[in-house]
Amino acid sequence: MRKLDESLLGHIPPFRKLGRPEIRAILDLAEPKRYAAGTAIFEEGLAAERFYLLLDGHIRVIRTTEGGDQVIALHIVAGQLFGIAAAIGRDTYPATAMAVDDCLVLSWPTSQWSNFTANYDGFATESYKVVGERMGEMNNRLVEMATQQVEQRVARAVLRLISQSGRKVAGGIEIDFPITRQNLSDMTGTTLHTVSRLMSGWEKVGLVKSTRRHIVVTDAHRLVVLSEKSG
DNA sequence: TCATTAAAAGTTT
DNA sequence: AAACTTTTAATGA
Repeated sequence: MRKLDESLLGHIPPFRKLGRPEIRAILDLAEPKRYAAGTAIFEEGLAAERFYLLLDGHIRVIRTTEGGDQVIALHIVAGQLFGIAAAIGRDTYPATAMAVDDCLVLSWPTSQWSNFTANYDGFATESYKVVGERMGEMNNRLVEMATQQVEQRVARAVLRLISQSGRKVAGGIEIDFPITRQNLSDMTGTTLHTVSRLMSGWEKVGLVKSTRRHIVVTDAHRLVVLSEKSG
């Protein structure tokens, strides 16, 4: 197996404070793996045997409700830890992680978690910060669901996506992974039809430009204004 | 306002 | 060709 390069981890927050030899040790314990688009990395309820770091690609975290509906909880972008059940004191995964596009992932046995947090400076604080941010984000989502109207919710979801994984292109900012109307409706608790109609409407007035599984925000400012207006 | 149902057309594999 | 994605319209809560 090709050796992993230390520069892969050096700039990623939980490892930023570590020296070369420490990163080398961590990499030697890691198992690198590729996942094709649409593949599950782990599933909700399964024993949390490993924790993961996304090196390349995009991951969708999906929670299944009692009714059997799948709700997209959040997206993970390159450089983020995920599947860190151990960090919140669980021994099973609280959600399913799916590869949105082709992904490159490192993983470690959960048994290493205590080793990492105890021996590597900054790993624990950075990881808990990430967990805190995620929980805050999910909580915001819940509040939005209860208080905002559909158009505002969808607008915010799109804005969140471009801020997390937007890429500047001629004429706007595009979401740099495949996203469908259905996905957006799963994120916002509405239907694909409503999302489709909203997007058509926004496209007509020049806020966005979208083709199949692809969205470009052409006027982020006006979309922000739209997302903040209250009914 | 928004969901549901249905039907049609476009895209990908 | 089959499977998937998007659009549009009609109807009702």
